[in-house]
Amino acid sequence: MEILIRNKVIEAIKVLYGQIVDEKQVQVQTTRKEFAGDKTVMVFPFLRFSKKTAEQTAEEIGAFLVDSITELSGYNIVKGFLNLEISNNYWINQLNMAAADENFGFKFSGENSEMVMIEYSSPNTNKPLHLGHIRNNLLGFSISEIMKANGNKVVKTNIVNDRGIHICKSMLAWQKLGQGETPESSGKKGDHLVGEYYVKFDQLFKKEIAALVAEGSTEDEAKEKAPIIKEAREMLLKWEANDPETRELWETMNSWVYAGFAETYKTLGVDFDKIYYESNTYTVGRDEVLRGVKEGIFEQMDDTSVWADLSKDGLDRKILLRSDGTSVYMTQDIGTAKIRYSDYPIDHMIYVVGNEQIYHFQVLSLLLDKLGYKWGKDLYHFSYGMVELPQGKMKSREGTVVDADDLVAGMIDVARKVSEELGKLDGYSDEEKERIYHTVALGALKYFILKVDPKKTMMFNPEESIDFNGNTGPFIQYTYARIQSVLRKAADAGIEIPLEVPAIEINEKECALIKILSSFPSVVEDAGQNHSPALVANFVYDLVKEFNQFYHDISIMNEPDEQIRKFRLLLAKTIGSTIKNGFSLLGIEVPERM
RNA sequence: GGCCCAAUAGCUCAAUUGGAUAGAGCAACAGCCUUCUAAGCUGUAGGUUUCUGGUUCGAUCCCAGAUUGGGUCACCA
Repeated sequence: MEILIRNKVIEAIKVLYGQIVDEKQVQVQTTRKEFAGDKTVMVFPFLRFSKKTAEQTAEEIGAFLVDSITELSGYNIVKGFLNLEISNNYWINQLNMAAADENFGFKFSGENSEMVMIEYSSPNTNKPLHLGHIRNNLLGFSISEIMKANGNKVVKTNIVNDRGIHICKSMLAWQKLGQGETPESSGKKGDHLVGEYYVKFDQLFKKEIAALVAEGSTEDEAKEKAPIIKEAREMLLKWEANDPETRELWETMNSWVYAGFAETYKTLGVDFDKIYYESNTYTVGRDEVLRGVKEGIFEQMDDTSVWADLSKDGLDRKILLRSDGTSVYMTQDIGTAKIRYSDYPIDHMIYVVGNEQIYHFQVLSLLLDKLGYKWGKDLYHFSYGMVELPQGKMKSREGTVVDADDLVAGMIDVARKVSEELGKLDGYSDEEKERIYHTVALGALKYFILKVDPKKTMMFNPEESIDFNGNTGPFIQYTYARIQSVLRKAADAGIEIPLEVPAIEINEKECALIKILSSFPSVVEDAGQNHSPALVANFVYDLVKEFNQFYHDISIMNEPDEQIRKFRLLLAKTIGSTIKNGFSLLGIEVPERM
């Protein structure tokens, strides 16, 4: 409709004022609520062609448009804004179209669709997932769904950082202090168990530093000299040299972590099509770096460490291989990228990684480009903002890190408590009830995080996140459940909801609902272009807010006029499925009752 | 210090990418359950969009500078 209006405005300018304007100069937007009309055309840019006042110009263009577009029923002009009124029939027709399409708003991929690979999650295997990872996982999953709904082939991928000095720290502490403790023997979740030893390493390390400083070393010297950090470095060397004992311990402890992660991923409802492990990709990266040295792209120092000099590109020098020959984060990212592009015909590569790594990805992109990969410059770093707590940043040292598993478990407890107080699930089995508590708790958490613009730093207030009233996931789920309740009532009464409805007179609220509903496809598109689940969240909220007013003011089942009753049922049903589809893009489920 | 990012109601967030009187939720106060689920709905109050300039018909949005906060500049990831 907007495109049609835009084209007709161009025509109007040509006929009326003999000027050619291009599409970009014609602004058509949804009319603000407080004014009559549906679409508003900005006439201000055309005043220099018409050489008349805004009112006169709007008048002339308005008359032209109503004449040439049958769906327009009239227009009005307020302070030079041309508001076009669209006929009732058009909106009924929009509803019928939305109702007829089970996947309204979604496009599907075909043979020629572009392939988007999305990397997200990418945990280190030395500690459990925390709140920051949750934002990452939820964004990554949601963006994947949004890209799918925009007709792309999507491959969700995870690069597990399963090797490196951090893992060795956990391993070393476990060797020294573990006394053979396992998840089975202790009853602890594997990732939490390994995380505990990572903390223990840090405690030992600090103690040694303090002792060395007391003996007269500087802090920096102490950090280099501490026996335990030397041991950790030796362990990394042994690991890279394939020492059997080291490898065995490494595999054992990683397997504990994977079992723990699998559980957390399942709870969060995220998954992957392809998982890469750094332990398999870092050698490819190392070979690439060495090739770079041979080809003169990188330089090797006397101590054998390898560096990239990016000062000509406005960046700094970056280390690629340590002097002891071991790899760094950048090394493996080069290898991983190369392997991915040979595994898949990737058109777009998206890295869902926090904004503290903006610089890292600038460098990565440049290095791959220098290594001769034409796609190097095309990598897209989807950089999202940090999650902060009311006390400030999360700091593991100060114990302010919010653990992912604890957080979810706590929210399920609250959901259970609230639901039991309301007592609306009587008659459900305990199993069904638990399912709903889980759905609601995760709905609250996911919506709370995803409704915020991903680029922005967000505040996570635990108290607000478990609020189920207002602009929250459970509020939207509740509205969905209400709609399903009405539909059940209609089914019980033997009322059949028609597949489409005839053009009848509808009231303002109903029309407002259809207007919001019909914008869903363009919202999905925008969300894809901007990589923003928040746009979908905001849309669903607007729709639901409007529906609840309608639901409150106007009865559906008690409407005496059968045609109107059926229209309202179809409207409610379509809104219900749009809520469900919209929420599916956020990875949030909806309950039939709650 | 160099570079990057942010700043909107007491708090958490929006604002159709430059449009009309800047909107929601929470918190506060006042109402609405013999009526399709009150996890809901209605109303009141709350703003110099951090500040100063600039660009133009028009700026929360673009530009410059300042202030404040955050990130990053590792043989960490």
